[in-house]
Amino acid sequence: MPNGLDAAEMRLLDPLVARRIRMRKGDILFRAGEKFTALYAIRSGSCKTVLPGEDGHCQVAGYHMAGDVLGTDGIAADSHDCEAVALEDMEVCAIPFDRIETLARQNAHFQHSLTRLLSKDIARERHSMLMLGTMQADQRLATFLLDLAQRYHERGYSSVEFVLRMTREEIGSHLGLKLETVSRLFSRFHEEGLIQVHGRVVKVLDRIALRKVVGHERVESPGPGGAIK
Amino acid sequence: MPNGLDAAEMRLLDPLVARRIRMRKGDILFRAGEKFTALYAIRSGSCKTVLPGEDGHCQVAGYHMAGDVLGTDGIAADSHDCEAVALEDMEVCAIPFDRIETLARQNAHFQHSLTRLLSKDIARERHSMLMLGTMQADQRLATFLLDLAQRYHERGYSSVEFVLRMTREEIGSHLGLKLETVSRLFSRFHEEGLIQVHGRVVKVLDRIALRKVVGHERVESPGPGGAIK
DNA sequence: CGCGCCGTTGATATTATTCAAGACCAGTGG
DNA sequence: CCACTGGTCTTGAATAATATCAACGGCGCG
Repeated sequence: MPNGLDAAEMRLLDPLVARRIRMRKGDILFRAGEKFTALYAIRSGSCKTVLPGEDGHCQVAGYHMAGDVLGTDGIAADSHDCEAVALEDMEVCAIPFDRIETLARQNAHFQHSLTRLLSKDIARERHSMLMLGTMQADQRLATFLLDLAQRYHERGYSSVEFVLRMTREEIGSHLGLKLETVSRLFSRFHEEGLIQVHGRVVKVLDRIALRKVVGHERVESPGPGGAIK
Repeated sequence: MPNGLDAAEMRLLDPLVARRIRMRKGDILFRAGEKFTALYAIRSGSCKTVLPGEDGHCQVAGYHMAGDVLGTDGIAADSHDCEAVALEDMEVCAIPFDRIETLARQNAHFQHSLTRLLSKDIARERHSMLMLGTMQADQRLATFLLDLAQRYHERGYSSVEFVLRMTREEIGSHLGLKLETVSRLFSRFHEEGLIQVHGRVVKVLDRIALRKVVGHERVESPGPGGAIK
């Protein structure tokens, strides 16, 4: 399992699973505001998490696939602050959180894995923040594609050719861009020979160049440095 | 304590504190890449966390004050992924993480508080993401000011008048804006009678109007909706 | 005093959004 | 089978938002 838990921990976790949930494309695993009771491990398929703004505006907070664990945002307020929606048919395990906590108290190694899982989410969100805060549109899309490729690779799928499960609008929302901008960038990357795009099928032709797009910021601007003295 | 831990838990935590650290403005509590060993509770003062991009670009990831707990990002990789820099003289408690985990195994209530603390960080980062991804410059600054006011209020300080401890550049970095844009917005809010600004001293004159700035997005655009069917 | 950051403001450039039109594609019903 | 339909995607032109460049004022500190 690529995300957080190792094989031994998965075995420990197995008896805790309360139920397996089968979902069809578009089904909702949990809604924002719903009471938090369990974490959800994705067995197959993929989904998005959508964060509702106070005024009706929404943003796609993340894209999740097999092996990922969902619902960690709900622990603090005891209610979920985002909504999880299946992007394709999906199978999910619900693991009641009280059982997880009990197990964590009994098994130090598992406990550490749990905190690591949460911490990983923090780091991931941070990374998204950095992307949204400092990168331009093309850098964001390149980052997104490389991240996807990486995650498919970790799961044993091709990191070169894959199918996007999100619409241009959803990708845009995730990256803080409008769907037209995303579309234009796909076209540009295609023209420049970085990728090949047919609708939602993407083939990475030049991974190195994609990385260069990410890194090749306007050279100046050292950013707000560290120490003052 | 406004952030995560209640009085009883603080008492529990007290004997775990390995050392108290006094810091002067500009001092660094921990650096990115440094080995993770402890969480840090701020007793007084404030600091920023700075996230270094791969290419030398940096972003201010957060602003932290008395009662906040720092360092949660480091658990996953066992090394910090950001740098904490004092914005003024500061007093901090270092609490070795292995002791925290031990205590969590012994005390279910404390354990839950710990996971809640981590989850809270996740939610906070999410909120920042939403801000950076969907809001315009003026909405971001208004959000920032209201958040500050709220946090000062929680700590027993005035939520109306307070001193910014960050430069315009640091604020801009945190909000994904350039310092000039931040400066202009301060001026605009001032002109519009929302706030009063003298350098870093800010007085909130019309909290309601500030909220309206945050909420008053361009009316259309329902955002990427939930279920498909 | 004078130097170095910090902050403000204006003019200009750039980037991304908005508005608009049409193409593509899959599913549906005649 | 084909026309129709709704959703998605692409592309262009105009516009708005923000960044960039540049100049200057102010404040604190040595």
